[in-house]
Amino acid sequence: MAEAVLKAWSAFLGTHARALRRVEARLKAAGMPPLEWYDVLLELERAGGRLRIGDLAERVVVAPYNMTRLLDRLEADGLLGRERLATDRRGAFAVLTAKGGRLRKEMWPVYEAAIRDVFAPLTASEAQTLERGLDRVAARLRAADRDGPEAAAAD
Amino acid sequence: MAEAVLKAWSAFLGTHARALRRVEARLKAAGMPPLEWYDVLLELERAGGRLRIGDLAERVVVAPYNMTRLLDRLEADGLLGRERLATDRRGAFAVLTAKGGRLRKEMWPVYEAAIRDVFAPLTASEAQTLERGLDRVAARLRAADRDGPEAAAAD
DNA sequence: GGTGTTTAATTGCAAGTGCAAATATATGTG
DNA sequence: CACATATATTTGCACTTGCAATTAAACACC
Repeated sequence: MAEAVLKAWSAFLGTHARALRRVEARLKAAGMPPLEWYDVLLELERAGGRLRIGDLAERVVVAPYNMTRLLDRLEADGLLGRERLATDRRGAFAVLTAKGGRLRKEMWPVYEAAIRDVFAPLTASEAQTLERGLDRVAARLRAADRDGPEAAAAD
Repeated sequence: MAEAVLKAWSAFLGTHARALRRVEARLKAAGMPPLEWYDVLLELERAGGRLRIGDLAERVVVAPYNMTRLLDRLEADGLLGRERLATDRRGAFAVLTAKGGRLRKEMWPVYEAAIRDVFAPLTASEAQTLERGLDRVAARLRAADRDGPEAAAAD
């Protein structure tokens, strides 16, 4: 377990667990809902306020059946609504409400401060390397998910 | 959301979710238990086969009450045992069994292949930067956890 | 030596998650 | 058109997690 990739993986996992734990704690301490809610609200906002449930699930990286239930909770809080679409009535949009937009804005300062605090030990250049490298990894994983998971193991 | 730290954070979260999902899928496809089991077994092995339950929880980054239940499952599978200690009978050791050691060894090749596959897009130098940076972050978080969580928000 | 405080581990219960099946609708083919 | 097949979302059920409370043993100190 001496090699760079393996050590990087181990640091990746360990740091993620600790970092998430702290960020969630900060949000909770500020009386805010979990991080996941923020992600959903943000993705909706980015998409202009409405997004197919499946797309949302893919972007937030949550299994579709869990997205259903996550949306149930947000909807119960009035942060978003659902709209069945007319053209294909199997599908539905999640639609951001004004309240949802407001909550997202309220959460951001707390979230941002937590991120900056947690990642404070990184230099700007490290942060950039991290971003680029991990984005490349994620892009490949996303592609593999699309082309069928088997194709991924291939090359 | 243009700044390096924030983009790095976002890549960090997104990549973690996708990467973990794939690694877990690979383990399951090979008929192996979840990643978490591996971590427990590995930490025990590293510690020479026995570790206080609280220490184990800290190393694996799991809340103590969840460690209790995680150990219940591993114990039910014969992968480890518990030993109440004589000097302080509140505390207990988790003790690796031969079967536990064997399982860990069996899991490793599958796990390693998955890691290498997922992190394949990283150059060695990126991997090293990642490892160093994230380890520094984790070290600070660990320290803050020890010194009481309030101290962390301080500086 | 008894009383109050701290610590390690566990547990009850409510909430969240994974998996496999169900529902409802669309699409393709003979 | 009828029928098998595919897609988007949801649901039932078992398992896992988070939180607050519990148990059990040590310490502290008067």
